[in-house]
Amino acid sequence: MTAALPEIPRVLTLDRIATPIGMALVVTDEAGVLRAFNWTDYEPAMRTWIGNHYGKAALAEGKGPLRAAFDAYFAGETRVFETLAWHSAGTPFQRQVWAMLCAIPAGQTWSYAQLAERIGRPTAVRAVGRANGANPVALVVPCHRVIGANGSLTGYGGSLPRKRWLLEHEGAKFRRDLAA
Amino acid sequence: MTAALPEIPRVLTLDRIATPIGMALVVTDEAGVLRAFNWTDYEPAMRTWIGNHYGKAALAEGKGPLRAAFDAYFAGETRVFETLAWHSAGTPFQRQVWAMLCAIPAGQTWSYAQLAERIGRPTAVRAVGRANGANPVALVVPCHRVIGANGSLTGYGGSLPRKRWLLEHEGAKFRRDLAA
DNA sequence: CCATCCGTGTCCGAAAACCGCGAGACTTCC
DNA sequence: GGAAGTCTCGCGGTTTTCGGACACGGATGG
Repeated sequence: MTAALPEIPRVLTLDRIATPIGMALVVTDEAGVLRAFNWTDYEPAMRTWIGNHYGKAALAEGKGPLRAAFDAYFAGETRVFETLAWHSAGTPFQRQVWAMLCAIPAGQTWSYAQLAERIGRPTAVRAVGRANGANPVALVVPCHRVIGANGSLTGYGGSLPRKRWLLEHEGAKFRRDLAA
Repeated sequence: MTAALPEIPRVLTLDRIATPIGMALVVTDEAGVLRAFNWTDYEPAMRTWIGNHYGKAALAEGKGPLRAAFDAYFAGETRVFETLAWHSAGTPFQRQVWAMLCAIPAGQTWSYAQLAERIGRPTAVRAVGRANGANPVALVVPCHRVIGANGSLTGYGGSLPRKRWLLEHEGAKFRRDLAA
């Protein structure tokens, strides 16, 4: 008599927050839980992604509940995201990677190999990179804290200059001569 | 801080009900909603299917809440399933087909082409047959009421003799000379 | 009337391509 | 020598692509 659909939020709020490295896009659900984060440069891609994952959920522009947290982060309180609620669907492997990312403290960096080691898949180094890039709640789940084994920044979905800025902001060490 | 999994039932109940055409397997969830139906001949396949769709949900044998309904059906009340709650995931196309199947009254039959027409895809005749065969709650969603355009029974996942018996039991007309 | 042939739409499984890497072998410059 | 750059190859999860299979039907041609 019925046929179920995966439970999806009915309404999502899209907030635009100015930061030193560009306008941020912050998407939250009715409960105020973070569902997506990105930069305006990639707004079309993010909208596509939301469409794929949350279907016809209305994406309403407006002030969201997470402004204070993001403002605080950029003002120097680099640990505010540790207690922020976020939510995202993904494959078991991706979820493992994302969960482990949260174990990297602000101001530190891990290599992709270290991360792979920590989740018990020492050889799945490249797969970790891929999962890292698929992180829908960047910044809050700190994928920018993973860099190459030789200290270079390697890659970042939000552009390398931003990755560099974030790591400097958090006081992390890396090879600046290799940073893009 | 969290990452969601699709909501799946924790416990499923498997009941075995004797019928004039063999032992039936009836699987219900905690709410008593029908999740799967099949015949013991195909028990291994059904178990595999349940594993794929509901993961590690424990499948406990025992009396289920739908015994009365099935007994009534086989006793001649061929319309009891019209008000029975069922539930199944599937592609949008499959869900369309299954929903439309429920529009066929007991005692009547449609051709695959008629069904395709009714869902607005007049040329998707063969695809309808495929979706029909993928119906996880056979009998209750009456896939057996769809027969060939020339009146022959064509096919049925639960074996053609059963399809024939069911249609006769419901008083439907079809070409007996072509029935397997 | 019956046998054959083909057009058709969807789904599934296999295979290949794709990468936000790293280790090792070589070259280059001091 | 050796530190650092370049190249090559293996790595593994995910995504994409592709080829067949099939619960049909209509058009043919005997």
